[in-house]
Formats: sequence, C-alpha cells, structure tokens
Amino acid sequence: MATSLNSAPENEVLKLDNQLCFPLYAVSRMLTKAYQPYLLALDLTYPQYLVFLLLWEQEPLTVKEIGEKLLLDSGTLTPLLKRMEQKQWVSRQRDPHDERSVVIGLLPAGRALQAQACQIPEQILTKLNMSAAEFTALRTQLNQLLSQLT
Amino acid sequence: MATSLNSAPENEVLKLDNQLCFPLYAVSRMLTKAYQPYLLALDLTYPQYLVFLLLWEQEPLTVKEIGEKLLLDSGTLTPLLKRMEQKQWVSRQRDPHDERSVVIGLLPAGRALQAQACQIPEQILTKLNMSAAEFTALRTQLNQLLSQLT
DNA sequence: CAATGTTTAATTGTGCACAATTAAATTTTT
DNA sequence: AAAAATTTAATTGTGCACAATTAAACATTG
Repeated sequence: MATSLNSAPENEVLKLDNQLCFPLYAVSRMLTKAYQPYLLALDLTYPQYLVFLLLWEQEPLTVKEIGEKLLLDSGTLTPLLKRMEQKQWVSRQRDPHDERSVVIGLLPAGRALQAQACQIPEQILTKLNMSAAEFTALRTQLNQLLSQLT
Repeated sequence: MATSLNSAPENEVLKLDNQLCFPLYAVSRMLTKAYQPYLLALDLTYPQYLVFLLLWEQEPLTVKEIGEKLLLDSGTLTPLLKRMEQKQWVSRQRDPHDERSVVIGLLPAGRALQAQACQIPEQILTKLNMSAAEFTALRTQLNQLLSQLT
C-alpha cells in the first residue's frame, strides 16, 4: 500500500504538532523518567515521592487530604499507601474520632528519607537547563491551567 | 499525635508548591480527563487517540515509527495496537521486506473516526480558556523542554 | 559463508490511574 | 430516634507506562 498523506487544511487541527496535549503528556512522562535514577536509589516511585513531599511538609494526613492535594483517588492511593506501609515508611490507621478516615503518618524510615531526597530538586533543575525565571514562569502558567481544569 | 509542621528553609526545595514536576503531572492527567467525554463517545482512550492523530496524518507507520513519535515502547504499544485491531480500526501485519517490522495501517472504521474527531480540539480549547497566543507560547515552551529531556 | 552483533516486536511483571461499585461510618432530615 | 443522604476507603476491572527479558530477523564482520 502506498503511503497516504492527508494535509487538507481542515485536518490541520488534528495534527500532533498542533496539539498542546501531547507535549504536556510527553514532558510529564519524560520528567518522571528524569527523576528515575534518583528515586530508584531511594527505592521510591514518582507518585510515592509526591506523597512524601506532602508528608515531610505536614503530617499526619488522611487519605482524603492526600487525594485532594495530589488529585488522586482511593483506587490509586490505597494500594500505593499499602506498599509504603509494607516498607515501614508510613503508618495507616483509622481515625478513632471518625472511623471512615484513614490517617497516614510518617514512620522513622520514611522521615529519614527526607535527608536523602533534598538533593533531588537541584539535580533535576540542572537537567532542565532552564533559568530560575523560566522555571517559575512555567510553573505559574501550569498552575493557572491546573486551576482552570479542576 | 500532634500535627508537625516542618518549614525549615533547608526543606523549601522539597515543598510540593515549589516543584515544576507536580503541575506538569497534574495538568497532563487533568487534560486527559478533559478529553474523556469526547473520546468516550468514540470509544477511544487518550493514547489510542494519539496513535490516530499520527495515522490520520500519515499511514501506514511501523510500530517503531509510532513509538519514536509518541515516545512509547512496544510494551505499551503492542497491546494497545492489538486492542485497536480488535475494534477493526487498524491493520497489523509484518513488513514482507523486513519481517522484524510490524506495519500499522488504517482500516475504513479507523479512517471514518477522523470526521468525528475533528471537532475535539476546538472544544478542548474552549475548556482551557486560553488565548491562541498563550496556547502557542506554552506549546513552544513545552516542546523545548521536551527536546531537552529526550 | 559462518559467527557475531544489531534491530525490532513481543512478552512478563510491577505500579500506577481511574471509572464504577461496595460497604461501613457519620451526618442530616423527618 | 429512625430513615435517608452523605462521606470515606476499599475493591474490582481495564488500560496504560515502563523496565527487563526473549526471540526472531536482519546486518556486519572476519
């Protein structure tokens, strides 16, 4: 079969290069991959790292609170947090005052990871090859877009 | 246990709000969700939609070519393309001139989806609430970042 | 030409994402 | 207080992502 090229102007809008969604999707995945070597050294996955960023800042947090901050639901978080519990990084227990809630706290091993993780952001920043101003501007734009989409 | 707040300046770099990776990750997922109602109407997933964007522009393509353009490997593409084949959207056959390659072509049902899909980009654009200039600028920035990360 | 190395998909196994459902605890309404 | 509605996690099932391995086809080298 001969190669067919379909470049009719009415289809311009469907070209991959004209989409915003694809670079977003691809950059997100490639950036996660850029974290991989550092996270692997800590035996962490990227979503687990995000949960730690929250807990290192404030703990304990309920599954609901983590879900609201990371925009993830219990279908994702419950098994993820169980794996983090198995590694003795976090505790999971029902809130005695509201048995519906599960409270996630840091265990010593999870708290100890922070010291090793705090080198990661600067090493990623190097890989990005962006100025601090560009970094902040892009982050602001994306946060605006995020609030538009949520 | 009392809530612990850890805001020591040496940990600022680990705060979720200071990361670029999180808004990228979250916007990517929320944007995919914004596509959901339109894709659901065509019985498509988002990665399948991306494959179609490529094939509508040019076909046939090998699995390798699709993987290079979307930055996906055969572990993702093989089962995805098999599902698309099952729905009679695409054909999958070994290249007779190089039996290592699998050539993906459009079938009539897959070609027909283009007409229904071409309304999607403008509807997404509305949801984004961005000017054309902002849209293009952000896309350019992300494409730059993508080439930096690949 | 035979041996070696490379390329290409497929396979296997793990961990997200997420829609949909379920079940228990709590809150609100009557 | 009893009934109804809401909230919260957990569960189930599907479909990516991706690392690592395998196997076949092809290319290169001696």
